[in-house]
Amino acid sequence: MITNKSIDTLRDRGLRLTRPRRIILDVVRATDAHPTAAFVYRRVRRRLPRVSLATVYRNLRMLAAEGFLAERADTAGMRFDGNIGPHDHFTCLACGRIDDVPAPAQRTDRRLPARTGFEVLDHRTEYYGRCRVCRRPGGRSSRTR
Amino acid sequence: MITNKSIDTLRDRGLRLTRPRRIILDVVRATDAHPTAAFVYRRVRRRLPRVSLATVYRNLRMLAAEGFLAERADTAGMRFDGNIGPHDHFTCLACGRIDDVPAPAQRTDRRLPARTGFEVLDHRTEYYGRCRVCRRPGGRSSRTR
DNA sequence: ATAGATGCAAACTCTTTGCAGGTCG
DNA sequence: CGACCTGCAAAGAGTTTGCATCTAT
Repeated sequence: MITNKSIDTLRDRGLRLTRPRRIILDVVRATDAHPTAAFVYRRVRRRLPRVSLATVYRNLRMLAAEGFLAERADTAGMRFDGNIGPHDHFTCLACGRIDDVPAPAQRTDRRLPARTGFEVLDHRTEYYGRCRVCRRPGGRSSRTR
Repeated sequence: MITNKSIDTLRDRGLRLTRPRRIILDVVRATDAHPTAAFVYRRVRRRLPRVSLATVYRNLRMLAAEGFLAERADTAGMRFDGNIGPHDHFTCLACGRIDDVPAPAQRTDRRLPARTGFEVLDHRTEYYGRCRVCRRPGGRSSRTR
C-alpha cells in the first residue's frame, strides 16, 4: 500500500504516480519472497495485462534508487525487497529462498570505521544454510524462482 | 599458489591440474579485489594468451564448487574470492570495490536456528558505505571493474 | 500543454553449452 | 590410451535502451 508520504516524496522529485508504478510497488510490498523482476512482472500483469517487462524493470530500478525498495544481487539476477527497515537475511542454499530474519538488538559494529577508514552507512548479516522444507528428507530441492 | 593438498584434492575427484586451471586459481588467489570473470580472463591471458573466456568461466565455477574459491553475486555479475576463511566484506557504494574485513571475535549467532528452524551453515556480515578514496572530495566516483 | 512514463522490439552484457580437437596422467 | 579439458562459436538468460505514443498533473 502506498502511503501519502510516499506519493508526496515521489511528486517532490517530479515523478508521477502512474498506474503501473503504483501496482509494481504494491506487488513488491505485498510479498516477503524477495521477488525477481520476472516474478513482479507476472503478478503485475494479473492486474494490468498490457504492462511491459521494460516498465517493470524501469520502475523497480527507479523505486530502489528513490529508496522505496531495496535491491539485491542474486546468482540468477536481481531481487527486490519491500522491507526497508533493518533486518538480516537467511538464504537457503538448496532452494534459493531468502527469508527475512529480525536483526539482533545490538546492531552496528562501531569499531569498523575506526579500524579501516571506511564510512559505514549500512550493514546486514547474511546467513546461509538449509530451510525447514529442505531439511526434511525428500524436501524441496531444486531452486524455485 | 597451489599447495600439494589442493592438487591432491583435485586429483582425488578425477580432476586434472591443467595449465589454464592452475593459472586461473593463481590469479584469483593473488588478488584481494574479488575479481569478476572478465578481470580474471584479462590477467590469465597475460600468461596464456590463447585461453578462452569459456575456460575461465568453467574453471571458476568448478573451483568454487570444489571449495577452492568462494563465489558471490554482485550487481554487475559474479565475483570470485580466493580467501576461503571466515571474513566479512565492505562494499563501497560509490565505486563498487569490495574489501575484506576481519571477522569479529564472536562469530555465530547461535540463537538463529532455535528461533527459526533454519540450519545455519555459514554467515557473513556485509557492510556498505564509502571507501577512503571515495570519501575524499573529487575522489573516485564511477564504478570500476 | 508538456515533461515524464509506457509499450514494443531490438540491443547489450554476462554466462553457458555443443562440439571437434588437444592434453594430462 | 582414455577420460578429461580446451578453444571457438553460437545460444541463453537477464537487463537496458531507442523511439513513437500516451498520460498525469
